[in-house]
Amino acid sequence: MNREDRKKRITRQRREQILAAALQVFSERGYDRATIPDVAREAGVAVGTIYNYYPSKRDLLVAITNKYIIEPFSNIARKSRTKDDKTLITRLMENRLNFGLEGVNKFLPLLGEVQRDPEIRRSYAEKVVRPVMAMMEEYVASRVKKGAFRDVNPKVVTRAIGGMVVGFMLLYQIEGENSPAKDIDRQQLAAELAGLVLRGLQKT
Amino acid sequence: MNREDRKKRITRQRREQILAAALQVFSERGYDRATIPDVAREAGVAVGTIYNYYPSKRDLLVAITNKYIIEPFSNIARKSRTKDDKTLITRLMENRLNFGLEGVNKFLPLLGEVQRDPEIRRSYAEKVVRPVMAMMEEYVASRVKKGAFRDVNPKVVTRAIGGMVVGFMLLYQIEGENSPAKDIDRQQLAAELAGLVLRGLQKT
Amino acid sequence: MNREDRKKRITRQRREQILAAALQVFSERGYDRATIPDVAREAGVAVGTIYNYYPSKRDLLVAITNKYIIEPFSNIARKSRTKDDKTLITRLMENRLNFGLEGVNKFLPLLGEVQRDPEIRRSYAEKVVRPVMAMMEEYVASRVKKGAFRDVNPKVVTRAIGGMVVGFMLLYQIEGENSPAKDIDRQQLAAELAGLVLRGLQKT
Amino acid sequence: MNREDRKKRITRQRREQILAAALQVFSERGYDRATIPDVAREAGVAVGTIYNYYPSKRDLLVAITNKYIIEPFSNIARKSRTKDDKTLITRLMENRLNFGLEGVNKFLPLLGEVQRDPEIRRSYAEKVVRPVMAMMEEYVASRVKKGAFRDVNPKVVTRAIGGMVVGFMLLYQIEGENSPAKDIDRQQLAAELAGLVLRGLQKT
DNA sequence: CATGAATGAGACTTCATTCAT
DNA sequence: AATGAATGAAGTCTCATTCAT
Repeated sequence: MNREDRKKRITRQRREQILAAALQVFSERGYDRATIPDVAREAGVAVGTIYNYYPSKRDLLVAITNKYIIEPFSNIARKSRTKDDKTLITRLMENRLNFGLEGVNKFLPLLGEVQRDPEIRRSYAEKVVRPVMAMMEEYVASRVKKGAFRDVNPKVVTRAIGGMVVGFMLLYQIEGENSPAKDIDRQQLAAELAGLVLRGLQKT
Repeated sequence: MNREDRKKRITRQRREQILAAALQVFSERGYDRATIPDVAREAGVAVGTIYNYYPSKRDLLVAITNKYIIEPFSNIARKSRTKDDKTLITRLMENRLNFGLEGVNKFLPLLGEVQRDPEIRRSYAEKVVRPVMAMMEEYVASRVKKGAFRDVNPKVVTRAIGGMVVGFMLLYQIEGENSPAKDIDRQQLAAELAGLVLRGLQKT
Repeated sequence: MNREDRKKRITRQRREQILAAALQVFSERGYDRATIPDVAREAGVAVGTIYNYYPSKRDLLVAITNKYIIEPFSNIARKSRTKDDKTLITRLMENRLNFGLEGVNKFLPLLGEVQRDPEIRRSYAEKVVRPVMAMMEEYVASRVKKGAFRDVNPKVVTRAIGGMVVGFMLLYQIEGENSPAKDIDRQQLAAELAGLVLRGLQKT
Repeated sequence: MNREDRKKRITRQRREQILAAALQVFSERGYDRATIPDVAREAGVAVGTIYNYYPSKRDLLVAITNKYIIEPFSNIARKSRTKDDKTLITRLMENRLNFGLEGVNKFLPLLGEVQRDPEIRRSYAEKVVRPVMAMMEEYVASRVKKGAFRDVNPKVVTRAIGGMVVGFMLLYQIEGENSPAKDIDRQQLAAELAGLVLRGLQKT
């Protein structure tokens, strides 16, 4: 039915509108300090309306985590192959940095809350960290086997590299306006990080 | 006076006892969800007693940041020199990992709160991040000049390395019991990370 | 819109209902000893509801002062003229006594609080005491000029007369059940006070 | 014993020192907002010391009322006679105004608290208001009988006159710096008030 | 479905009072 | 007798959630 469809569409839009507002407000003020009236104001709807779409404040957090943190990673595994190491890693860095340095203000502030809720945390660990790590581990291991990389511990270097990207963004966030990364071209940053990692891994 | 001295000592102990309890509780439940009665229970004192030592909940957070996060770093600059690169960096990694992987449960959860309070954040950026980064930058730059390291951008690789350590701990925290780092010797971890960084930096 | 109007009306009623309850409770127990739960109980609403209408306890006091003390006086200046002195002053006494002896239980207990809050106090001095005094001064001065009253200091006798009315009510309040004024007709009281003042002022 | 005596004296001094501090602090901040630590600071003693002399905060209020409000009036009855009306009333006004306008800052703020405590209030009504009123009533009645005063109702005019003095001070307190009474000689004030009352009472 | 006033549990904080030193 | 740290009851205020319109 056309009528039904329109309704569905409007409903979906409302859900997104509210979720985006919640992401914004939760990031700015932190989950606990953010209030539902805040979210309602940001979304331009009434308080009660929010509860028509999400049964509780926590559900907003869960939905945010799913939509903005977990989902974007779920298809990262189905990505580029067949490139040489340098291209691959540089692209990856670029991709992640672009995503992260833009969104760092929005997502990093939420990490704390995500950690604190055991269920969300587990979901995050299982659906994001584990598969990404597994994919990278597998890649590193294969390169080691082929003799392209040194005989490193794939589990460890994988976490070191992943950590480097996350930690770099974290420092960027902490240093704020004073971060030297503010003045450097994104591609150049990616190249520098990729070079560091690549040479760190490659056989001499 | 002996009497006076004893009093002073007891007072100092109480302050520490309360601060330790607050660190514990804030880490477990997050600053916002932690309640003063929680802290009081943990410290084994009455609610009112806390307010005899710290005028507000926020003051507890400030005091924690100063004592447990900022102070420990203030004398990190006065540290090991005169070692060769490998020893130096390995030691540094070992040191930081030991500190971090132990305390990760306590300090990482606080990072979010620290970020949210503009005053604490500035203090942290100025007193911890900036001097540590400056020290490392200087070191990297000098090694580059001497031709021992490649011609990297010291500001960037410094933040990459610092970020790697922090991010590694973050992932460790997220993966919890499932972290592969749980089963690996601390020294070996440090060696692996140091190797990655060192080879990433060194001229081939 | 009819809907909107009804809402507005209900909202206004609620505000008044809460304010009346606050006046009652503040008078009975004094501002500091009165609790918001007390006011809520008296108003028949929940504690939180009060804060939907008045952002703080002090705002309740300010609103009470404005509505019940300052406003009633703001149009007292636009009052009876063209009467002979005796009628005028007797009427005035009657009016004030009627107002005061009824409401003395409610308003006098608040005077202390009003005095204690510098902002409210200033507002009260400027909007009530000053204009009333000015009006009376002008009246007395004109009668003196016309030779109807003795050559008194208008500023002083004005305050003496005003003070007499207030002080009379204060004593009435202090003596409580034992006050002899309890058994005397209101008009007679007014006549007695008016006579005292009038003869005190008139040329012999 | 000399030792005992000295002790007694010191003890009495301490009691007074604490009471004076309490009067000061209670007047400034109001009974409810004043804290025992405030009083202790003002008195220059420790909190605990106060409780060695007065078993509770309320006892301080009772003691203040007795010492500074009730006692001063208890011997007012044993006062001047044998003067002519004008001298008598002018003296009385002068006396009360001197007492009141000086101490108005200290005692008026306490009236509210005094009213609120039923026991103190009764004590005040019985020991101050009633005897003073009785004395004045008797005086007025006798002058009426003698034909010196008009045929007024002694109970009423007595309260009017007493109220005038109290109310005059109250207005003085409310107007603060702006009070015109600030710039007028105390004797002149007394004369003006006395004249008003006297002529109000006397037969023409 | 949208609205937003009402609700009340729960948080931070104050301070009168106690008591060991 | 003096001290002041410890105590916890009680007060103000916030805000997630409900529900009548």
